[in-house]
Amino acid sequence: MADTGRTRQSGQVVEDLTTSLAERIANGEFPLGTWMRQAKVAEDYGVSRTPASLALSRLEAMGVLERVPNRGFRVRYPSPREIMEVFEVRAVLEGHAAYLAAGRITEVQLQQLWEQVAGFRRVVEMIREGADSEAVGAPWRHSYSTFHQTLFEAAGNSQLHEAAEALYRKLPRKISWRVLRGDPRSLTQHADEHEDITTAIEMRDGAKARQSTIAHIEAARELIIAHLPTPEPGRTRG
Amino acid sequence: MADTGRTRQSGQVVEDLTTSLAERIANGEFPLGTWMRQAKVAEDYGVSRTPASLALSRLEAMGVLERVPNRGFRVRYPSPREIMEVFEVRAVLEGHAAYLAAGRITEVQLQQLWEQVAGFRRVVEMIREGADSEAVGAPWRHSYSTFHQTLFEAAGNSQLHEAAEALYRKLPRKISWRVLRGDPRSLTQHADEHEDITTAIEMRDGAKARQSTIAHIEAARELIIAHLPTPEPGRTRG
DNA sequence: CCTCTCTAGATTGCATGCAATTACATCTAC
DNA sequence: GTAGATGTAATTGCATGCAATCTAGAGAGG
Repeated sequence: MADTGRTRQSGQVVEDLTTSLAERIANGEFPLGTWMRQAKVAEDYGVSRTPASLALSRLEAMGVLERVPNRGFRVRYPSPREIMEVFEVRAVLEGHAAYLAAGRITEVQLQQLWEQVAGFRRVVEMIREGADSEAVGAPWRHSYSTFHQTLFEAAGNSQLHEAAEALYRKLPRKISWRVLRGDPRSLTQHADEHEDITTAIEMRDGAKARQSTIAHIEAARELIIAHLPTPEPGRTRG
Repeated sequence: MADTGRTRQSGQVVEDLTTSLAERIANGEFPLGTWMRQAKVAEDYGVSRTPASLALSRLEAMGVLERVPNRGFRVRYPSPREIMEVFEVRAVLEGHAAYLAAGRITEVQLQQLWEQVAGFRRVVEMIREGADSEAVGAPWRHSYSTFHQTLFEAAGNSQLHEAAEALYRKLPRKISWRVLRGDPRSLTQHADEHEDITTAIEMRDGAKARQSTIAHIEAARELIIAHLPTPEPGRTRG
């Protein structure tokens, strides 16, 4: 069972399934190419196959899964080309978000950004001190998503946020961490870049904020591209 | 029946339903706020309620419909705020597409853009000559979507294209035409702006192409905002 | 005349059943 | 031993049934 625990309200099953599955896939619980069987999902969550099928279909519409007719859904295997494209669009969107944020951010939100920068620093320190990279993955991802969440809130354009979220969903988040965790130098650079962005926003320098964000995402893209795992065609059963 | 006519392949019903409904909604066939009943959709397409429900759920995931628990789906009523935000993100995305296109476009694609510019001119001419605005709405929308389709193809980033498409779906296309059709001056300006963009791309001037595109979309946004219809709360039955 | 309560009808949301399709293993022919 | 045909198990995709839920309207009470 992967239930959330709280009593489920009527008419919310599909919503819960979709959210939960999206989260689990993003966290890398299901390897790329894994077949998501209706019956398995239904059993896992204690529901029938109808809502399971609905949730899987929604995840396909969201770009998380791919559908093979009469064979079902599996976790999408983004091609190197697709990954590059996603990063390029992310750079444009987040760059604009940083630009907007520089002109609108509140003191509270700015402080929130600084806290996450500090969070990145702590993770870097822990890695340098030999902490288990798997254990600090969660706090790293937490700082990462909080930073971006705050950035987009400060930008004040929810459509911009949604467009970026749709892109995030196309790449499992764990990919980034798998690449970064073994490379303290890149980790430090990553933290530095977040500080650059935050500083530019604090200075209310929109152009610089945009430029720093684009540079940050392009650096991340290069790192990922260089460390792409070799694709392995997913098995059909299982 | 709103079937496409060709024999339906097995395992394609939901796909067809989703595409067809998205198209019909985008074309304004269902007024904003209209309730999309499962039974009605199922009957219209000669299928059971299961695939109808699936298609509606997918359309919600795509941002076309909104869901009210235990009451169903209805065509989303974008708020003025949301419309403004969509246009702002469109400006960023399409601006970047124009920038990329300037560096990569082929001769054939460039010619395609010019053809659509000519198409806009023809529509403007027909309106000036007193043509029925409803009748030339279709060719106008055709030129519009072909122009953008070609622009994004030339940009060569399918993620960029998908992100923009997702935004288009959030606003019924007929809205734009309803605003423009009664205003020959704006129509002419619209055509001029498309020509500016195409010229910049032809000159391989990426910065200018981006700037022209952003100016174009911002002009469209201002026009739409100024002509927003007064929202009328959708009825619950019907 | 207004407000609250109750009821009937409509609609969704989920469970289940079954035919169509597919993958995989086995068997046969050469 | 290999290529092709055949059978079986697994899986999807759609149809249908039914309980839970919601709306609208009638009727009672103030």
